[in-house]
Amino acid sequence: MPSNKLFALVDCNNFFVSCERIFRPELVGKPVIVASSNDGCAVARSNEVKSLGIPMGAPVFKYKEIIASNKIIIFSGNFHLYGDISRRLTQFLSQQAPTIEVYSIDESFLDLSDMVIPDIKKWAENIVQRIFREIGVPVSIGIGPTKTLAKLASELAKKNPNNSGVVVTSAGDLSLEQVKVEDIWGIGRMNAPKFRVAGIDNALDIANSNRTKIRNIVGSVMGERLYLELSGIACYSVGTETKPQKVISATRTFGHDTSQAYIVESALADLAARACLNLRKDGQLTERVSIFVSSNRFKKGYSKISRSVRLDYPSANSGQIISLANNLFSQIYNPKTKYHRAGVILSELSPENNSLQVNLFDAQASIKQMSNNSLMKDVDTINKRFGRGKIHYATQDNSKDWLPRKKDASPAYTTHWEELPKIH
DNA sequence: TCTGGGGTCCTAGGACCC
DNA sequence: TCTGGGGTCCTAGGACCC
Repeated sequence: MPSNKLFALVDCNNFFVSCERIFRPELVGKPVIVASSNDGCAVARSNEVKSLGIPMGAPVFKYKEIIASNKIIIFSGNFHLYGDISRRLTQFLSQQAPTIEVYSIDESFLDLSDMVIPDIKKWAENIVQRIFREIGVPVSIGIGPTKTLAKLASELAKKNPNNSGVVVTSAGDLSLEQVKVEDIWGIGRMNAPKFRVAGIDNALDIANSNRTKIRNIVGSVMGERLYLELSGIACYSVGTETKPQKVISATRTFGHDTSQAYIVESALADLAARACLNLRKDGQLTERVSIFVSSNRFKKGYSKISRSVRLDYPSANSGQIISLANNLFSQIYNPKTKYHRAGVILSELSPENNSLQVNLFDAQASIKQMSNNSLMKDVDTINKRFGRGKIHYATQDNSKDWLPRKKDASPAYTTHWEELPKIH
């Protein structure tokens, strides 16, 4: 049964690289990489870099020679900048369709089902051009009767530079033969070989197979949905409302390994404060605090240890959560371990405005909680005005030795006037 | 010497209850 | 010697995403 739905996926091309190029237009056409924290991995690559065979997530140090001989430019990730550009794009897209779902920092789904658009391809091409003109980043748009087909269409749009950045697809479209199983949304590293063994090589093969077979290959109901979506039957809709997050975490690989407890404590304090800030921004409270610490997973004797604790009442108080995090660490600290990475994970979240009734029988705790929350609001206001981290907890200051390395950061173009390029 | 960070959903299996 | 069965809740781990 054909679906009468229509979805668009707007997907930025090489998003982080494109963001850097807005402010450094001379880098268009040159090979550019944006690196992860610690300048460890390539998390975004320009087309020039892709065609040199450097894969997504490649450890930068392993490609030193190719990088040098091709004069590849490397940026340390400037994720605030990318978030800012992303928000501008979201704002623009919200004006183009009644229903939009921000799927990730560089992708949004639009529900076009109820719109009257005479020429869908022309309409999308116009959007591609306007985004490039008004925001400065190149995008591809895929359109189809299900989200999965729209997603595959956007892949096809990116692959072929002749199609003006837009591909419109439908179920049974022969071009789906070009999308190999490992490139399909929802099929990952573990499942792709299973499809190959079963003689299923591309998206069209899946649509021509059957529900049970695909379900069995994937091993869960996700397989069934994949089959249906590729056959043109929509299982997913465009989720408009931003659902509250279920988990909020902050994790980091250290700039240098360490066995010193006070350095790890400082890192955990900073990560806890970071997670708590995001928790408050999301308007939520947590009831479970977990930490983990680990050695280098690429070295012999790798170990990762975690501990967690349940709170007596929901909280978003940085001071309280920092001290809980460090308390958990003291239970597992081993002076012989070379710590390489740490993280703080907040779970069992609830909206802050639901929480007061929790302490009906413990008035004292309620009052303390309320005064803590208002303290945190003041801290956030001051930090927002005078710069992140202006007010912080003493433990965060014990050491900065764990901070990730960031060799090639670009300036904060969109948040600091003084870092904008000089205009002559 | 150097390998990211932040999420979601699904399933199996154990604990517990009646 | 014989030793139920079904439901629910919770958690850990796997797989996937960008």
